[in-house]
Amino acid sequence: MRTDARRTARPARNAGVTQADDAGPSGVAPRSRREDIIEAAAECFSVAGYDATAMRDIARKTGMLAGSIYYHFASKEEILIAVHEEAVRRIMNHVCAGIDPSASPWDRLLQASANYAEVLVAERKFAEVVVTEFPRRRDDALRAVLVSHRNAFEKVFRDIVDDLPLAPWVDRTLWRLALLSQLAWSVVWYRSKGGKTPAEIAVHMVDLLRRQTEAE
Amino acid sequence: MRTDARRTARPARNAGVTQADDAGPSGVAPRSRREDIIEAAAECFSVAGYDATAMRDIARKTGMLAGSIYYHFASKEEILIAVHEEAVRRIMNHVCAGIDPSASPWDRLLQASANYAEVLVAERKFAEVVVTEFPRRRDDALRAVLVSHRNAFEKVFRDIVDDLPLAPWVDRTLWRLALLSQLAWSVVWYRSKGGKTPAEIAVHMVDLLRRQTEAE
Amino acid sequence: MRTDARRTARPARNAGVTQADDAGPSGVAPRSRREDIIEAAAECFSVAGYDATAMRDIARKTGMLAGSIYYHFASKEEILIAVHEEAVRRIMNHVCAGIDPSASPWDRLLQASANYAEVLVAERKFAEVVVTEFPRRRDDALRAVLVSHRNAFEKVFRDIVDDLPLAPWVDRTLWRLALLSQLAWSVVWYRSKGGKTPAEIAVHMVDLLRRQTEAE
Amino acid sequence: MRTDARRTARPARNAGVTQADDAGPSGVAPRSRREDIIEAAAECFSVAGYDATAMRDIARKTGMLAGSIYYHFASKEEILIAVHEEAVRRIMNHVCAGIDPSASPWDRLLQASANYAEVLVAERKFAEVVVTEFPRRRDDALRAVLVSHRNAFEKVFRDIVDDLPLAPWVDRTLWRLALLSQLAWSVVWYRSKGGKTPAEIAVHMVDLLRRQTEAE
DNA sequence: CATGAATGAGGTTTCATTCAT
DNA sequence: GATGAATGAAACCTCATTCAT
Repeated sequence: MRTDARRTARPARNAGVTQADDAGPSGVAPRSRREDIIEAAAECFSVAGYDATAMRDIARKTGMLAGSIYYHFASKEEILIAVHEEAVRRIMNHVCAGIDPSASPWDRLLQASANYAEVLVAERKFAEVVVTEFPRRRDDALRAVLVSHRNAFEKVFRDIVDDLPLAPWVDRTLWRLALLSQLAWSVVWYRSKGGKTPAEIAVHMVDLLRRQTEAE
Repeated sequence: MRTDARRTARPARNAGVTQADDAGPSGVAPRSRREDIIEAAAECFSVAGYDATAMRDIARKTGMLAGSIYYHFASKEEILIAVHEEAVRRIMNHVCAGIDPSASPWDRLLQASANYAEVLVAERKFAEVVVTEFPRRRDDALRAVLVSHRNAFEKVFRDIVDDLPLAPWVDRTLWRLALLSQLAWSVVWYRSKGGKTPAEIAVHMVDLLRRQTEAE
Repeated sequence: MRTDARRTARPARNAGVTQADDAGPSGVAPRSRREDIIEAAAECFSVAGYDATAMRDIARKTGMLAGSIYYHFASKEEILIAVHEEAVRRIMNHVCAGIDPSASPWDRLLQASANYAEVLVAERKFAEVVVTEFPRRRDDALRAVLVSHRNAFEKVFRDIVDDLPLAPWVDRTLWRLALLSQLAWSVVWYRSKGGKTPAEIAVHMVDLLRRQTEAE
Repeated sequence: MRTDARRTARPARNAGVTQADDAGPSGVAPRSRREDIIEAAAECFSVAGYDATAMRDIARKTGMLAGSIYYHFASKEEILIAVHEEAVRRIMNHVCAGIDPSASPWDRLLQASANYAEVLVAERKFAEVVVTEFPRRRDDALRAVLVSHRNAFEKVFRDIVDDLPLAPWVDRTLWRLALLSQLAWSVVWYRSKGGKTPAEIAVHMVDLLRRQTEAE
């Protein structure tokens, strides 16, 4: 039979790993614990996958114990959701940056694609979660949440592609998927392979699809 | 993160060895228990992923108990290896079927690509394992085994691509990867979407890359 | 079973000490935080049981956080003690109210029983804790505290029963237990069942026992 | 990142606690593991309560590890259900034993009550679970199961009470509850108190209720 | 007084694996 | 070949408790 009285007075020691980054006057916002956890989880998920990542792994990376994470997140799944959300946010931010709304559709697409390729590499940790964890999750409720995140992102490209002067026979959904697939795949396979920057690869890929399908 | 150090370098038992099913005079090969397990595992892996698949899941699908599997396989990992091997074998068989060695490189590529797209859909269970499980496995010993399977498959395309009359500036490795990526991606996303058959999509994709990079 | 050995004999702090609420001139006693907690805990304990109640549950009901409770109570167990004490106090207050010390023993018993039945229903939250939590606690130190509370209450009935003119063969302890058991049980089972008020049921039950055992 | 290969060849040692009771020719059926677990759980639940009982407690009592229990039961709650079912079965068996269907209703009630009081004491471990765990469980699905067990038992008494020649004003449901409450309570409180056997107490209680309410 | 954050023990459960039968 | 039973490590999660602010 158990008693629940706590036994020993445990001093709340911050066990060595002082996450000291109280930015000070430099202006860099001190990352909250929640953000620390999301960052650590993204890294774990991208390296080992969601299933193979233990709460302890995430905790260790943030200098806490597994149980402590539950103060910030209700479950492991909620962390996945948060990571996925953050990933989409980062990708979107980067993709949309510096796009001139008054530019031609093709120029906007080129810019967005280059941005996308760049962020896929720059934020590979987060990007891989979106690319590789999402398709596997079968739980309906979870899936609905992830899809809702993803829709925000896809809309950016859908809007641009809808504006493109493509030949009438082109299935724009498939066309968009083909482009995004190629770009996304580069995250998984691209390992500083070859001399091209992500942006250059992106331009290349858009070009490929453009010549074929542009309306005359 | 759980350390992945393989304790014993297990040589990929049976790797490359074709499990000769003694079909007998009837002609119809009675599937051995081993093959049943591989089939069941492929399905589980493709639906839930390797990590989320329990031995019990595989066992249930074959009508046995979890413990019984160990008569046929030494470990769960060996099942993954066997599934991966079988997947590559099936893909290869289909990809190479009906290719005329004396045809032009472009024709051979078209044929191989169409075959590839088809088998990715026809054998989705196995194909998904190759496409989605392989990149995640970080364990060196295991990875080496999977890579060795995959090399056999990639050689088919490498050989053809090497024969293609491409412009001198083209990185053939990247070119090949771009093609295979697009095709592979279709497994994950293709859900009888649009009216095109897998083969038609493949022809389309090859065409795209061809016009751009063919030597004059 | 979790061993229940109390590490430190904690004297039941405040046991018996009436927490004088300084009502001030307004006359309406503002319920102190301590009383809020006791009230909330009683409700939780009665609904889910002591073991299944988390500090957080109690805290939420009072609009604080779990940690804040520890300013008012040293441990969860101390809350149980306080709830139990308060429960017995409320029951006693009600049971003794309006009993004429100069009335006949039977009349006093009837009055006390009716009062008891009433308070069991009126203060069900507290009553259930006494009725259902007490018998389960095996820890000796804790049990001693709870028993000491309870003795005060039992004395009321013991005194009355001792005055009753019962036949000499009657075991007065058993007789009292039978009566109290029936009454207490009604808390657990009584759900506005039937048309009788708690007081009517009490009268009925006393009557049953009376006819049988009254000395001639 | 985890690997799941098991490290050490663990000999399946039965760790000292050999539950050797292979009855042999004596004819005593060797209790199955499932029955062992139910027995052990009943004891734990009756002593500490369901919530305060850890799977490890039950396991230790049967000489296994906590995880091993899950081969026999899917969850802790299923154990509670099984214990409750077994408890009701034992009680019913004892209550119904030796009742002459052709006897008068009052005789049948006397017999059943005496049997009931006896089994409550003889099988206190199981009886306490029914008496004290049942009323607390709020989960609807679980509650429905427990109620269904209990109904079988209550029917025995309901049938007898329905046959009794009681005064027309008597609420038979309440009457039955009063009797059963008194009897059940004796399990919790009865500690070889006084010189009466359980059966004698039961007869006494029935008698009390009888004189009052019997139709003339 | 209260909060926010953390601790660490321990809870239930899962699961790859073993092995006698 | 297969089963039944068990193991034990490790997973996710809960919770009483502490303490600086």
